[in-house]
Amino acid sequence: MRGGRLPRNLDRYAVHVVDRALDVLETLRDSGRPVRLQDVAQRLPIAKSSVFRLLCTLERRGYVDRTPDNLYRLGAHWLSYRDLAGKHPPLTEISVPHMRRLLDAYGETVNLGVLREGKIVYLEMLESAHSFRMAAAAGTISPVHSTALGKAIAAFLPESVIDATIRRRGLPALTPRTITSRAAWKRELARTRVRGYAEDNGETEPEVTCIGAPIFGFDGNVIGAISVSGPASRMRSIRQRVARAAVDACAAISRALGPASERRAQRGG
Amino acid sequence: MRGGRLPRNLDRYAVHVVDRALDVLETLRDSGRPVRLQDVAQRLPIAKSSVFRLLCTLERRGYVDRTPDNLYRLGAHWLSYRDLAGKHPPLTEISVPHMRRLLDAYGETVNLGVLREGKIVYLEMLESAHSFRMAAAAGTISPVHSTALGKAIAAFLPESVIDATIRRRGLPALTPRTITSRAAWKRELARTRVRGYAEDNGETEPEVTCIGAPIFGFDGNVIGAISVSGPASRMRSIRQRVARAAVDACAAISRALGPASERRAQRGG
DNA sequence: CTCGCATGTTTCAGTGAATGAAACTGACGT
DNA sequence: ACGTCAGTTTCATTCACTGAAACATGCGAG
Repeated sequence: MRGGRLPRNLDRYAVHVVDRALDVLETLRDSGRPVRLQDVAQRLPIAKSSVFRLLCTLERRGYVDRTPDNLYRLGAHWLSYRDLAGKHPPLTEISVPHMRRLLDAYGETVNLGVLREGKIVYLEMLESAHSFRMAAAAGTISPVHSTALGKAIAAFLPESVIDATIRRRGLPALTPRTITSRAAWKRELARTRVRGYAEDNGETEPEVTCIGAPIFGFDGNVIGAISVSGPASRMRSIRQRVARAAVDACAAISRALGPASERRAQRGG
Repeated sequence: MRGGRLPRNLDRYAVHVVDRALDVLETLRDSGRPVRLQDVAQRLPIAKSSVFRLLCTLERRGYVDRTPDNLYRLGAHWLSYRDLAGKHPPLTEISVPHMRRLLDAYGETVNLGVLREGKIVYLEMLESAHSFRMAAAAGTISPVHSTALGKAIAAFLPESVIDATIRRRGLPALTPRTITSRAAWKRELARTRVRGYAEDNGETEPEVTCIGAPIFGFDGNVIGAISVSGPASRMRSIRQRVARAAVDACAAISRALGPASERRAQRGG
């Protein structure tokens, strides 16, 4: 490796305004429809005039569009990122039908994720219809060590890769239940390997339970995982069935990815 | 319309840091491959430590990824914008083959654009192989009044829409040759209507000539345009042939777009 | 027609935060 | 072991971001 040591505090160097600008963009993205300046200001802890300036900046660069009646939405400049944002890798296409079946059967949010740069990236996310549900956009990042997706993947990764990942990202506590000791985490991975699926019992977010199962590529290496997540209260009773169903779904996906796939399905870590 | 009057100076309110952050993102995007912090700093007039902070901020939000050996590239969070960025409207799909034919025939950059919020948005862009060429990313924004794309579209738009656009965007001078008088611009549109294609003779960028032709939707309304652009020196000799070829290509696209239709023709008005 | 309200625009002065330079830390090659 | 290189961290300066409040404008009520 080149250069100095890796950073300690990522947050230490965050630039305030840029963070806010991203908040504005994500607000527009999540609104779905054009919104008024004031709506944005209201949803974020930012003064109206500041939102105004941020929107001006983003509009000038084409990242934001303004309609004639002063409604804002994401602009055309996003097109220039389509090669990165628009790619639907075969993994996603193959997985979605299976994910939908899981969602229909249990009514809880279903996620598809892969490992990238030592973190879990959500590629797809089918949301539960429950008003109290896990929800996030595709592209969201989560840590490996606390999530069911992460454990499902890590459990079937070579020891060396796991060690490198931990060395790089550590085992930060996200909730009181997060596993923070290296030994305990290794034991958790062993348990996961044995039963074939992973659990996250409020280790990433309090009161949220996830069940995750691994997806294997044509060469037998783990390339991703699917998880079902919901409030602990609802998940408790269906945990066993969900686990079995998730494992079955992932097995089916792995089979579908099969020997035919010449392509490297996804980038691993 | 609600709210106060429209803004005078868009630039007046630009937030410096946000602009820089966007510069960094676009640098990563345009690099194509992972790059070092220092490379980014070198390409932009920003100090190394500032680039570092911006990259930290963007990384924390998932918009930037860092490889284990400290190379930066765009991150997974772009996935969350795929619904906006990934859309390939039928217009693009149908147009690209025709555009490629133009590129092959004349060797100059071919653009596809539409009108959105009073500005020209580039949907697709096939780049000339010449080292001296027009080049920009899809999603780029340009003004209507100076570009061949803009004129080709505006010429076939209802007068009221044109007026509204000018009222909204004005006729700012981009080069000494830009048409800045409303009357002159109207005459230019009339000329465009008569001959069926538009020209931009260094009105957007000095020494750059563009030839643009309109694309009509199934209902006969103009929905976009294609242009061929290159240095004035090379364009001079092929202008006539390019114009004819562009008009033919657009006619073919218009036909392919819709069942109905004899489009409102070259000589109409 | 006038008034009042809602919304976006602009100004302003304080201050918090972004800035570049330079010192520092490790890693790697020699 | 040392020199070099690239990323990290610190720091004092000052710039520009900040929120509040005033302003402009459009709309609807009365």
